[in-house]
Amino acid sequence: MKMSDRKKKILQIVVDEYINTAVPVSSKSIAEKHLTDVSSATVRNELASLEELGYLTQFHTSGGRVPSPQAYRFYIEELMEKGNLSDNDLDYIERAFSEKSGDVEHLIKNVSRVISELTDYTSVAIGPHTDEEKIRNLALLACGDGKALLVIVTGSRILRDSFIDIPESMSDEELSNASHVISKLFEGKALSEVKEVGAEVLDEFSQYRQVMSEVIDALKSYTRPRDEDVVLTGADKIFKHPEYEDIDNVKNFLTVISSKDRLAEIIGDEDDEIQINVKIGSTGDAEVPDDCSVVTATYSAGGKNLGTYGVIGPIRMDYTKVITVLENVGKALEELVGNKLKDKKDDTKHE
Amino acid sequence: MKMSDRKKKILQIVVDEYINTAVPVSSKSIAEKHLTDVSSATVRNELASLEELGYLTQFHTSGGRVPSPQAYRFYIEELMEKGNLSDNDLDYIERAFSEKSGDVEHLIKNVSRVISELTDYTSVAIGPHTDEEKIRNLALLACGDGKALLVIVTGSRILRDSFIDIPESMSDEELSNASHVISKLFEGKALSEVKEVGAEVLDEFSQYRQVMSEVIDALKSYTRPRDEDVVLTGADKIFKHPEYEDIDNVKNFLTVISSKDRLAEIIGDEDDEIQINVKIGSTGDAEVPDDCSVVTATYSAGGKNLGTYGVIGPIRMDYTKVITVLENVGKALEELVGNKLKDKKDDTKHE
DNA sequence: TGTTAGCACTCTCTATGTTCAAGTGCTAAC
DNA sequence: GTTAGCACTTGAACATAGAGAGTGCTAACA
Repeated sequence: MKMSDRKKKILQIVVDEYINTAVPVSSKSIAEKHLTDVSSATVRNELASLEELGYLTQFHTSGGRVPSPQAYRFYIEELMEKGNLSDNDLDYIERAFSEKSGDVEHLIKNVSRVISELTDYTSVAIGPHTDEEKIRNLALLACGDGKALLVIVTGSRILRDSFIDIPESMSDEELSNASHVISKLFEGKALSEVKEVGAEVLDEFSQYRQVMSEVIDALKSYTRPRDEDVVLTGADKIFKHPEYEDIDNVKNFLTVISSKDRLAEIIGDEDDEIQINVKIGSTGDAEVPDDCSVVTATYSAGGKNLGTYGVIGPIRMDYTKVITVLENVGKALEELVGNKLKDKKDDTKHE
Repeated sequence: MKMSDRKKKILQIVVDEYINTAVPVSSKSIAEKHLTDVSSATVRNELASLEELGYLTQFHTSGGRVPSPQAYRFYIEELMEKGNLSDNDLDYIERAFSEKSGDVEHLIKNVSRVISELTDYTSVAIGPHTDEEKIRNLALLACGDGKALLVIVTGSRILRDSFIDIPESMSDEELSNASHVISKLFEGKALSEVKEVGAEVLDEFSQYRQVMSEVIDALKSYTRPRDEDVVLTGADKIFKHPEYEDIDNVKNFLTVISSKDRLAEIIGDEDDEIQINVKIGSTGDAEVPDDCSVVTATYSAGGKNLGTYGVIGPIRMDYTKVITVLENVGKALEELVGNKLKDKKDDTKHE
């Protein structure tokens, strides 16, 4: 059976209406409010056919129709109309990003907060993959007790740190020296390149062999996100949506968001090529729970990955609003970081 | 009216029974199961009198009695019997703390996880107050762009970091020098002492005046906890308890735990002298929601504050179990950190 | 004076039945 | 292909009745 234009139109009406009202849509309301040139009986026939095609379901015979996950996917692909943000919302974004941004961690939190506030959904964010980040600076700080703190600063000011073991006999001076040597060695290298540091380098710096190998191990572990890299904002926003009057849905939701690992999997495993990614219900490949949708955007500016941001909420999500917000925040972010990059270039020129 | 021994006994039975079953307790069940030498009518009289004293309430006339917050407080003060952990639980604690502990952040997470697992409640933890921590090491790392990363390592390996502005003209060498000078200056000082660094010191190091003052500002901000210092574990554990079949309770709970600031206030504002602290329902002074209890313990070892740990859950909480777990975890922690301190002393001796 | 048996009373919970409105599917006519 | 009309299904809302649980009160008892 083919999807006639009228079928598409009706499907769009059903999805729009259901997203707005959370009430199953009846043939009568469609015929009266949106398709005044045909009768409800005609709509009824079309609805029955859309149901057969898998786009609609009903809870019970006299309950009106509700879109299936398949319908939402179709809606996003073909039916959805691009929205615009209100002036209020645009202002809000501008103001949020006008302050001195500070480091990336603050930026991530800020972006996540803005997205949650504007969409009224729970926002999840994860910082950029650190694989390709270039090491800008590296230091070893003595902590006593045979331990040292390894601190790394990378290009986009991502900071990672961890404790490593050092020989107890090593003095503060020696550590400081080692720190300098190792820093010089890795400066400008990407984290992913560290893996390829061979034994010959270790030999070359035989004096610091043990420390060096500890450092390399630590650097290697930096490729996967830490708990702290996953930011969750506005968990209580779910109560703004009627599906979470049902305790089972809340249970499900809270269980998912209470594990940062799971969150990272849900929003982190996408292709970097895709700008906006929508996962609706259980898609087989994803870990998204049956009754949830996740919409994420991966931002980048000046060739630099800036992390993945998105919302998690009920399948009946206001996709238009969410996607519009994500796009606008993306633009603002690009501008912000873009300007910063430009400033920097100017600085270089002046030197 | 005085509290006779029998009243106390009956109150204890009611609280114990209600904690275990979550079902209002009837005079009949008390007389049959626990006080076989008197009739249910007698118990009924006592219950009525306990209700008049404010210890018991009933949802409706034929619903049995339920302890009031006042009853729980009295129970904890006077009636509760100390419990013992099962061998399983003790094993669990031992295993959890046997691994190489790494830094304090990991330790906090670990402790929080153990507490949540053993009690089946949501655990909240907050790291030690950093005020009195002595600065062990301090470094400034260039990030380019007129920014530098300030990293602090303190005595118990608490790590703090933040970005500060530096003069654009400052070279890496100069920064490195400044870093050394400032590090030497503050080494061994407590964070709280930094506040008292006067202008004369700034003048003395006039060369690094701007950087120094930025560093001091940053250090001053370290006294209040960051979001990352508040650890929440096992939020989904609440669904193990029947009070959270009620959506309103869940709403309340989720709203509280979704703000780290509020959590920090709830568990962080207690007197350091008190080892175990119980807040039941709204006590006026506390921000604990009406229908929640918070039990916390502040740990320390070798004179060192190790942070505050606890659980948040329904008022009908298994206080015996929770307090027993907190005490045992405290002991294990003390042993762990105590041994570490001892090792360190031994090392010093060998030198 | 404290304890007890007995009983009326209150309240919840469950099952049951009834009615109402909403929405559909189907059929026959256009 | 479209439509009007109608029978059918279902859930929601409401009233009713009976069972069960637990209490408070009273009067009798030790």
